Amino acid sequence: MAKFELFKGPYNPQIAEPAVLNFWGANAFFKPEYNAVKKVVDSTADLKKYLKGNPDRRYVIIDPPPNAYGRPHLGNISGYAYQDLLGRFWRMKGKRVLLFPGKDHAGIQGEIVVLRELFRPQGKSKQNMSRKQFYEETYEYFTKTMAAALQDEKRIGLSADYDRNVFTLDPEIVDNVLSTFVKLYEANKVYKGVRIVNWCPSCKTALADIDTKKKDRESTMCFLRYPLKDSVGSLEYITVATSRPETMLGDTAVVVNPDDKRYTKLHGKTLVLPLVNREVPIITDAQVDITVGTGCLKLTPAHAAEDYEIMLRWNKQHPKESVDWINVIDPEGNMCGPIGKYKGMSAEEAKNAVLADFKALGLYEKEETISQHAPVCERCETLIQPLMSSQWFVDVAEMRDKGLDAVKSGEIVIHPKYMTKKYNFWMKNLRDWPISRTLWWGYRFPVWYKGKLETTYGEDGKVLEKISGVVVTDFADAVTKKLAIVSKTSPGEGWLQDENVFDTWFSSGQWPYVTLEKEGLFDEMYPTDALDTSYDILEMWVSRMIMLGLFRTGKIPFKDVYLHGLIKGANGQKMSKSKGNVVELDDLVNEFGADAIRMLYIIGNKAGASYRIDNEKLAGNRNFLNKLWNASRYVFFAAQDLEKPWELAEKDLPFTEEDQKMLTEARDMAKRVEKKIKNFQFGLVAVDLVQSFWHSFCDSYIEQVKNRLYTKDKEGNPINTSEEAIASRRAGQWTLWHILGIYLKLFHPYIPFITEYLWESYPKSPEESGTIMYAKWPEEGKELKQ
RNA sequence: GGGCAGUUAGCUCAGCUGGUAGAGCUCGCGACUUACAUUCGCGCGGUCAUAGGUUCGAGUCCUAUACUGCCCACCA
Repeated sequence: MAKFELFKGPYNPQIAEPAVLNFWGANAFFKPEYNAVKKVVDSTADLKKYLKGNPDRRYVIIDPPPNAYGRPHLGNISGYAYQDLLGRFWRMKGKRVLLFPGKDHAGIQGEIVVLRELFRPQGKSKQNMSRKQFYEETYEYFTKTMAAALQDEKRIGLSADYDRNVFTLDPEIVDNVLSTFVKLYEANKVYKGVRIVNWCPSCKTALADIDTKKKDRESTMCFLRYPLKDSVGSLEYITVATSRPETMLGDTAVVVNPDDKRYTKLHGKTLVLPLVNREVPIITDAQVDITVGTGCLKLTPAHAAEDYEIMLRWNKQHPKESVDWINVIDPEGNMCGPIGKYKGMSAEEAKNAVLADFKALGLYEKEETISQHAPVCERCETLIQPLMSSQWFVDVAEMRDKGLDAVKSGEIVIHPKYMTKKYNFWMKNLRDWPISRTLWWGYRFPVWYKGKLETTYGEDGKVLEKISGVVVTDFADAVTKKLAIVSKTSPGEGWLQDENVFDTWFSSGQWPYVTLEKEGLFDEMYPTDALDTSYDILEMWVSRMIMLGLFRTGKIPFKDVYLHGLIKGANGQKMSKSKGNVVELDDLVNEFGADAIRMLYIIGNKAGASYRIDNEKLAGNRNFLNKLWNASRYVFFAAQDLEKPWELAEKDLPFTEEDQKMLTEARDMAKRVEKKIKNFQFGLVAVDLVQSFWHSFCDSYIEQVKNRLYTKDKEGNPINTSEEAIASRRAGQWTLWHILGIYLKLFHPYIPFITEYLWESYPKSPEESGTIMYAKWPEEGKELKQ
């Protein structure tokens, strides 16, 4: 047992917190194997035996894995506070608790970071090193940075089982994630095909919709005239508007609204696309807005997602008049396809050339400056170029419906409730999920080709794939021709592995079960009890875990989802380096201590609500901790001559009204705190808990009871010497002792350091736990035998 | 354009299933009381965004409106 000194003066977390960390670190309290009854560490086999068939005996949270390459930010760390609060509470309720820590390789972002931080300073790039070398050096680098990230988790008091810290690219995890892909493939839920994708020209990879964001920008709207092949009455051309004139080279139709009276007589007519002299039809789609622009939409299915959708819809309804797509911009950002002299130009050059040529032909009507929300890459903020590409997709239809049902039925509960609507909305509108990324850092696809796979953008504007020179129409065709296979290991000599890696969310989406399976705890600990994360990754991460969890295990991954708010800077704005309002954990810890920061994270906050780092609040929290410190020291001192208080029977003590009132209040607090933690409303009840301790217990009760505790007056004369006074004094001492115990326990999930530190000096029976982590939560009728 | 939150004391926010407004900070006054000045006591301060409605009674329910924030989106 450590020895914690009750030092004089104000509470100093710089002394107490490191001492407590050492104490915890020297014991196995954070492990679910820790047996608090016998005070030994059970074997994992014994733990599993104990839990088998008794899911109520454990409480499991898989901690969201932060990026492995750096230190977690204050938002990640706030999550640890919530997860830890739940873990500590249930531990005190007698459950075997596992808080499972991990680290994420962070896909695109991870690759960007190592290229910039690790390789560029050494003069290395993907051009001058092998993929193997890149992977190995990055892995080694991440192994080092990961250790630093772990320090912060520990420092904030997260009682996670650090022996089990798992990395997303640990071999066992990789194998399991790959197995999921294979199973999806076997179940016909993953396919490779040429579809329109969000292409990031900088990262040179496809992105899912959710991996993009919108950015405001100024743009020029150009109004272009497309001549009719045969004039209709006096009408010789129609006008279309576009902010990307170069894409007109890939137009395959012009669309009008079927109800637009102005264009009724043009339905089915033909236009001659200028510059390339290609004939394109005028088709209809209800999605075209009559009020926007000219009411005529140029259709470029290969370079605009909505155009692609219109094309699919039209073709489904009009198979005989079907419209095709022509890809005119390749992944390098150069013009390609059947476009004559523009071929080979950059998109920017082509834009200028197209405009000049329209002007020369007298077909340029006018231009307007507009502001628009353009999609950009979430990570590097480069403007997204939609284009046709051969990528792997997950067919989400069935998984999506099951995921919706799991929440609708109440099997999974989202806190706050209103976020359920956000989840439902997103899930209902979910399209097939592109999971291939053209990166080196991540899980390489378990897909093999018999020889070299070549993808080219042909003269006809089509994406052409060849394996060993043999043209394949799609992956299924390649499999039929025995040129491709899905396999976790190489099928043999001459087979080359797919270059793509999985979207990082494809692996994080499997986190709950791959982690537990790695530890051999899946049967006993899945589904997990709760998930805590910030609400902004509800769609990206939570929904994927639900879908993949249901697919792979047939069970939900967790029962409750607690979505915490985002941390803002002192000015109330989002914390970011460019705004200069980033606060470092070290500074806060040094000034206020981890407990005060945890209070800021938790107390007074509720699910989904964002809040800011507020030094005034932190100072208030520090003051509270000092209050708790001094009140405890006072109780220890005032009750020091009360021997073995735990052996005194409550019914034998002559309580005064003030004693009873205080006992009632503390016990009511215990009930309320328990109820609110179970409801995931631990933040608001904590305000009352602080109030109750500070004002009822400290300011009122202690001040009242003091008079009964004095044995000498100011002059040093003996007082309170009657038998009644002595008995009353004992009742007061016992009440102080008893109630402090309740509060220390109630506060422990919130502020674990100071409560652990004080707990050592707290007079307790030999049966009581030496660490407050395993002290019994105060319960009706049971809390008397502390 | 659609959706979701929010609009309560000077500031930051609580007010759960409806019954005549609360906390912290700030501010003013007072107190060196044998745990604590990182303290204690007292006090100032709100027609609960606006307009209607339901109700015996509404920050609390309903309907509009106006702002603020966030998310989504196909203005070519």
